[in-house]
Amino acid sequence: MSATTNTSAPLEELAWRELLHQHTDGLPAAFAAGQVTAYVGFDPTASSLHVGNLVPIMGLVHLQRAGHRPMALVGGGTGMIGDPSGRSSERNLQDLDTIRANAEAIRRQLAKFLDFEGPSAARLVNNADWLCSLSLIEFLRDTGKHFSVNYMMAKDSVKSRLENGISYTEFTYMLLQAFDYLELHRREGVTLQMGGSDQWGNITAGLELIRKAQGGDAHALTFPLITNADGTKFGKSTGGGSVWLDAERTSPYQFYQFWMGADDRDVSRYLRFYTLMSREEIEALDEAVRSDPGKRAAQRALAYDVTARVHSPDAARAAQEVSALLFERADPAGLSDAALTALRSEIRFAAYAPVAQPAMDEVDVLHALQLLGLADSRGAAKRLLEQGGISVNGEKLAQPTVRHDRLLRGRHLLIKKGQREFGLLHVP
RNA sequence: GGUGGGGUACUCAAGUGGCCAACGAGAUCAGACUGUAAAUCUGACGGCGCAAGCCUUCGAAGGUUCGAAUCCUUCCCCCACCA
Repeated sequence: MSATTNTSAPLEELAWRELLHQHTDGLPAAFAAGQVTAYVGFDPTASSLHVGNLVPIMGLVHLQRAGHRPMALVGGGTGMIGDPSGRSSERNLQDLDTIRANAEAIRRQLAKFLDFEGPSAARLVNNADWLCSLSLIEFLRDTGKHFSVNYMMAKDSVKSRLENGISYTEFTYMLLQAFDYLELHRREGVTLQMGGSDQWGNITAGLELIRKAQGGDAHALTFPLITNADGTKFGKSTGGGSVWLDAERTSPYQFYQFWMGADDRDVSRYLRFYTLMSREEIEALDEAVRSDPGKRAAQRALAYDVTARVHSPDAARAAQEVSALLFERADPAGLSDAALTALRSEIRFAAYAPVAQPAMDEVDVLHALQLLGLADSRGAAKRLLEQGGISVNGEKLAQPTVRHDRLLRGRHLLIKKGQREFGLLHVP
């Protein structure tokens, strides 16, 4: 991750990666003129970022690699208001302690992507530092005065909500974001704000404020909205939940698997968006997808690269090994104790605790499926079994019990639900 | 505060006294086909149960009735318009 001195590079880099949605006209000149300090805001609505936040994060990374200064703003203050952009309904407000804790957790995650040393050292700021002490009168005089209601109503984020209603609080959100930009412009010399394409309206409100309040010149850049080829929303795991960057919420193995499952039609784009691989490397993988898609070379490279960056190279290698054990090994009977221990921390794991033992030397698999969280109820587990969706130790299961003599190493069962969900059961 | 419209399972959305665990669609899950892909086809999709069946659900609480998601009363919430 060495910083170069080519200050005009980021736009070209973002362009070939198809990460450029729109930007203000003067931006190329600003990059060419010298080091630019740019920021992206992150909402502390959860205690972890998720893969949907990766594009703006990578935007900061590319900027830094080109010798500019990245800054991440955690919305500890604005998070208490709620951004109406891209939402059809009013947000629920979260309490202060939660937001504070979330902001801190997000800070730690961002720290993994950016370099905090050197001439283009990254910085992290929290807008709670200036918004929470801002007085209403001061805000209305110095900021509100610069915006007409007409201007605000014309913004998409507001316009789309007029039908169903928008609170005064959320209506004001864009002014707070504009205020942030002005504040950072003054304090830190920030001249670029980046964000998702739905942020364009809020960002340009900031440009407006900087120009009117200060006569300053600043820029905007937005990233495209990431879509999946099949029309579903990017960033949902097969279970439907978000894919988080926090290892506690989404294990490195699950994270790795999320990328392994990328659609052929998406994987080339994702390599561009989410890895730092060179154009040549990526084009070679594109070719691999065309000539031998079954090998999944691009998915493997994508999964390893992103997992290594978000978690660690060690975690990525472990995920790789576990994936090989689970998906490429014909006979789980030969798994060593060490392999079983490795599996235990990567896939669903539960200790078998029978409610009503069917027989002394048998395991009630329906109950085990519930213990492992692979089925919500006994009825659901039964349906899975009836439909042939359950395998134990690599063999399709036909009856709801398994004899003890089939336990791996005398004490484990490797249970598979469907094509790719695994659980390890420990039988005491 | 007034008037009108609305709150049905994960989401959208039918249903206006029994045929309703509740049409349909999407999402989700599984099977076949495959490549841990896509598309397609098939099945499942409140809980318990081998089953018959039982239990819990239609904003909340009461009531009418042999019987309610459907009728009545009160309350809560959302939306629109008016004040």
